[in-house]
Amino acid sequence: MDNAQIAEVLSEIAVLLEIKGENPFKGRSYERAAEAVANLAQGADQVRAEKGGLQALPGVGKSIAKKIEELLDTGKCSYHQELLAEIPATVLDMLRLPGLGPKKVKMLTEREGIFTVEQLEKAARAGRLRHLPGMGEKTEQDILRGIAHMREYSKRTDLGLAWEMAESIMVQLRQGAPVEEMAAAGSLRRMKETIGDIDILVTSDDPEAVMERFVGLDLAREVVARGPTKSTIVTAAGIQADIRVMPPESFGAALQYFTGSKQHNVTLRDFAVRKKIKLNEYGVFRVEGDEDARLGGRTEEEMYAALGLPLIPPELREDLGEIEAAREGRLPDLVEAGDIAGDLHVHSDWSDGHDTIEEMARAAKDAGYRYVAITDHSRSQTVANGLTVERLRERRKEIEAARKAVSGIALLEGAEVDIKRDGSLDYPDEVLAELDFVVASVHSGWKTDREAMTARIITAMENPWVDCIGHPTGRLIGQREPYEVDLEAVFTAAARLGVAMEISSDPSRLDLKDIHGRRAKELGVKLIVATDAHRAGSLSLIRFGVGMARRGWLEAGDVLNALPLAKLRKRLRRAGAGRSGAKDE
DNA sequence: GCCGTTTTCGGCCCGACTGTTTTCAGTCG
Repeated sequence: MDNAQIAEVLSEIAVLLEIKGENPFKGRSYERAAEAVANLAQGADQVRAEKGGLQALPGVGKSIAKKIEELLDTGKCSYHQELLAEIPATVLDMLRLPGLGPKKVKMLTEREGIFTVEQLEKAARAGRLRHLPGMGEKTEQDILRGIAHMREYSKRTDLGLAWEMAESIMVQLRQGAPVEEMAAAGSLRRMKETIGDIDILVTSDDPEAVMERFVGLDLAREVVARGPTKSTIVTAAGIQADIRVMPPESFGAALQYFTGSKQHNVTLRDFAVRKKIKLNEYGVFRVEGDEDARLGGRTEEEMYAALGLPLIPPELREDLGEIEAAREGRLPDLVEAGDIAGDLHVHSDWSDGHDTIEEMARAAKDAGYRYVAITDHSRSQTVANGLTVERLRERRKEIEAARKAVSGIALLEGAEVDIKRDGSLDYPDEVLAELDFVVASVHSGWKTDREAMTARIITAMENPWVDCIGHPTGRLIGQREPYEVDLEAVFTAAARLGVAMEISSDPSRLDLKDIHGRRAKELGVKLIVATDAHRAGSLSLIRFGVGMARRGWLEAGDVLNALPLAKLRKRLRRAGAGRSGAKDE
């Protein structure tokens, strides 16, 4: 049973306990444990074996550790089963509807015998809910709208789409309303791989005008709520967007508060309480009798400074040790977009890219890069117009022409080479040796079992001309699960062999993801942040890969393509292969 | 159920909004 499945069970237990009306802190404990497991880079079984038990995890005590062990050993948890015998799993779907929490759901099951979303929909349509305590006609309408929305957009939005939407909203707000400071908060600011909704914070001396403009935006398909300082819309793409207008002296406090994550804020407040300090969205205060003394709130720095902490970058705010690190002065100096010196994974129209080599080179130069590697597909990728050895060598002439045409940027001759089922590569070694840079990727045989896939990738890495493994888990967010692979073994081999791991910046990939990047670093692996761009305009996607790298606590020194070209060349795997002509041990 | 630079017992983040009420519970972020 993998971490995601374990976390799912723990999280369900938490919700079931809430519906049962148990001690709310008990439910929270399960929720916290679920997050701890979900955020592990290693398998829970490995943690059990290596760290002397699961209680090593934060928020996991004796009781929850036993339940996780039961899940690992039997694939089931008897406590979970018992709870589900009392409360059917279909009830949990109702809880996902906005406006319905554990209390109301409990009442619906007990008083009306409603156990499914379908039954709930029927009851709402028939007007049978309005007589219940705390409910009315409006509640019925909200429930029906919520059900319709849930059916249409069950998934979270990918980071790229949400980013575009937020930019668009902010540009239009600036044009049509007296906006002073403005920022997107929430999971978007933390660069999470998927986004639930967009949170925008604004300061203005005319909040009413800002609200008016916001709910009147062309892309607002529905106005969910409209208040004097807070409103919510659903945009044309089905993404919910919230706006809040704050007084300037509270902007930093609100930004901190609404950036989250929820768990980061809970832990931060807990830390604050011990210091007799209170945080809320209006500021930070010293608790003194009846009158609290205000310590700040205009900037986020003031919020953290009042606790004696340096500013914690948004991407780290997941309650994964960042508060402790801040306290001890060991926050990482995170890699920034400006550190990236070149893109090492882009395609041209020689394979399945849209633009010519020269166009890609110019775009890379305009992006401020000092080098770019053209990595077209290898011959097995016939659907992607992969290059035969002959065409690969022919392409060299065009690369040389582009080098002459575009000055001020180094053009590396590269390839994205398929890793075949047996772990061999799609070009012979002597061809690979002619290139400046090789990224090796799995593009076929997804269903291979874990052991075989792990061996396949490690075999590929043993080829001395492989510099980097591309999108190492093969996932497509919301579309395709990652293939089964033992990343721990892959990273260990990569560290030993000196092969880099890619962090693909494409919002549909983001592969490696945050926690895996962090684990790779811990095991001594270097990363390459690249876009896999298939057109010039996609070079800007690098911001998402950098976001993922930052979420993985990576510094510029962990990222090979933050190096200037001469140093990069020395650090690439092939530098060693070229000298010794032999494989590493 | 978890946890301890106030604690092995007694706490566990905090405020706004909504819809329903007529002083507030539930939900949300």
